[in-house]
Amino acid sequence: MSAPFAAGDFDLKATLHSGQVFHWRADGAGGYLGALGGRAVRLVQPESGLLAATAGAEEAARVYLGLDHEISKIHESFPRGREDAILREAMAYCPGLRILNQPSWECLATFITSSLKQVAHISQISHELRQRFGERLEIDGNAIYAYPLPQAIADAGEDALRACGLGYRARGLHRAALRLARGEVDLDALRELPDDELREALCGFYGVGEKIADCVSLFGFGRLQSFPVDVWIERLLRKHYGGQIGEKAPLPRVREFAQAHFGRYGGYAQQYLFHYARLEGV
DNA sequence: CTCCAGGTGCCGA
DNA sequence: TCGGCACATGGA
Repeated sequence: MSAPFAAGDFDLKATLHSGQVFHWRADGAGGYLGALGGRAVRLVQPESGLLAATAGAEEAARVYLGLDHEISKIHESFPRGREDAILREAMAYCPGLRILNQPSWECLATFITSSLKQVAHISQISHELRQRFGERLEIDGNAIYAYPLPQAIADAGEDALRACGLGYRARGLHRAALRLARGEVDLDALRELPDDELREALCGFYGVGEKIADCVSLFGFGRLQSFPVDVWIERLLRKHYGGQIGEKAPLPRVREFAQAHFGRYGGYAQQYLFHYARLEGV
């Protein structure tokens, strides 16, 4: 392991369990095992404000975990109205929650498999796919599986994917893998696009709509203004911002409100609210 | 058994 | 543009 380095305003456990990523495993010694940039990595938070990683993976871990994000600046950008009391509660509930910088393919693929699924089951599917089709890595005698490359998912075929518990999502995952494996789309090239064009490109994948596109641009493309509206967030917004949104406003209107209201770092606001709503049922 | 899950695609009005 | 409905699967 590396020497512990500074990681202020950061909670490893909360971040890895926040529904952004689904494969990190507690190792029983206070650490987490997972795959990062094609290698097995262990992460551990020896005490508040510090983080240690497998030697040589410190920089990759720092980037992946969003430790570069300027939290105080992000918090200052949030709206401070009377109706935003819910946001302040949510912020206090999960200090140290970070938005991850995930590999784009892994993020896109995982969220294609997430539609209408509970977090626990998304995790189950992720592990199944990794173990069946991903590269086997090893750390401290533990097997860790990297997320399968597009070619591996493409070669597996839709039926084999379905057998991993994917249900109707198998088609979307397989089609996305085919497009990437054939070079029809280059996710790295999408990084250069402005937000609205990136969103449009992501929605071009079968099985990717507004919500998943927002998750992928937030967790996989570093677009921190992206504000995914899922069932939890929609309920919360209608309850606490109903006056501004309007009683019978359709979902697209709720999205527009949230995007405009929470601003430049809306993704962080969304993540605090999501975490709070999901764990506390607000 | 029934209900719901970090939704999307497709249909008809 | 919108409202409704089917879609696979598994946990509560």
